[in-house]
Amino acid sequence: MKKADTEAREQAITLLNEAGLRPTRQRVVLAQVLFSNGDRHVTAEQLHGEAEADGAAISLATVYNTLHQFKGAGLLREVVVDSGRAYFDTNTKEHHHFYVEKTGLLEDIAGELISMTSLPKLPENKVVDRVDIVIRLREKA
Amino acid sequence: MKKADTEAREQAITLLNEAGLRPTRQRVVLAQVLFSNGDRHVTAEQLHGEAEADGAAISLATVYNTLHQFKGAGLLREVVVDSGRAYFDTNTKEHHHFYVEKTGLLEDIAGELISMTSLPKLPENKVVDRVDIVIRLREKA
DNA sequence: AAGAACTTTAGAATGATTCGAAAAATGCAC
DNA sequence: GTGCATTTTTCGAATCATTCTAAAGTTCTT
Ligand SMILES: [Mn+2]
Ligand SMILES: [Mn+2]
Ligand SMILES: [Zn+2]
Ligand SMILES: [Zn+2]
Repeated sequence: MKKADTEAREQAITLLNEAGLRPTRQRVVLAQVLFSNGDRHVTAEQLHGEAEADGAAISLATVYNTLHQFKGAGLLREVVVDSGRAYFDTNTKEHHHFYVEKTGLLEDIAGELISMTSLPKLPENKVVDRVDIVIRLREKA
Repeated sequence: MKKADTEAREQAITLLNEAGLRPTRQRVVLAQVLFSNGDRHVTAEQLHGEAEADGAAISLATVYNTLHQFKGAGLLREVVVDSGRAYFDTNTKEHHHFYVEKTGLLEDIAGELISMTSLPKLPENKVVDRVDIVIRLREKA
């Protein structure tokens, strides 16, 4: 076990403690995979695969549970770009996305790079929870 | 059978002909339900229910087939606001959406009401297919 | 009417996600 | 530390939306 691993592990544990989540074996592994490599977008299936590749046996049900708990704790957000598969995003700052349907490529657009001129009037008794902009791309002709 | 029904039916048939789709019994019914009541957003399940309520027995598989055909012909577009359920939109003009997750409410925002200040630079060899803006709302505190 | 092409259909299959209930791990009180 | 209450994990079954398959039915052209 290298020093770097131990460090990442401790960071993951700190993160979980601060979020009020018990640092169980599987949560620590998933937090490590998710948060020690910069911003990323993953599906449950992908994350499960990575944890497995890391030598950690975690059930897919636990991966789903954990993703939802992390989301609830504000460590992750969900990105909706495809009806049929849920992406989770480690970047919780305000930002938007490029999406290439054919390849599944999902890439961040910094929040400041886009802004809207005006907001239309909202339906009665509602407030804005969040504005999601998805720029759908395709291969250049 | 009233005159209005006959008229809506003929319009539906014309629409299908112009789109190069054979006006089969089930396509005519679905086109009528979809296009003779102003802009709307439906799921396959909803549309199937409405057709049934109209006295037309159509299999759910056919509803799915038809929605995809209509989409392919440019009569419908798909709106992605929820990973898990596909919405089809009879409004094919450029526009955006308000979405209330809790209730499933999906409402149009006219295209002109929103505009972006600038577009960030795109990934290599890609062009914009479409820009989708979803303003997610929740009940006012 | 006949044949070719296209469409519908039921039901099985798939894929993503959730559920239920039992087993395991964890945190606290003694 | 031990014991107990609480939380978490896990497997497998269940669910839900959607797609597939192959057979049966319809439509269009001649
Ligand atoms: Mn979810
Ligand atoms: Mn689709
Ligand atoms: Zn992102
Ligand atoms: Zn719309």
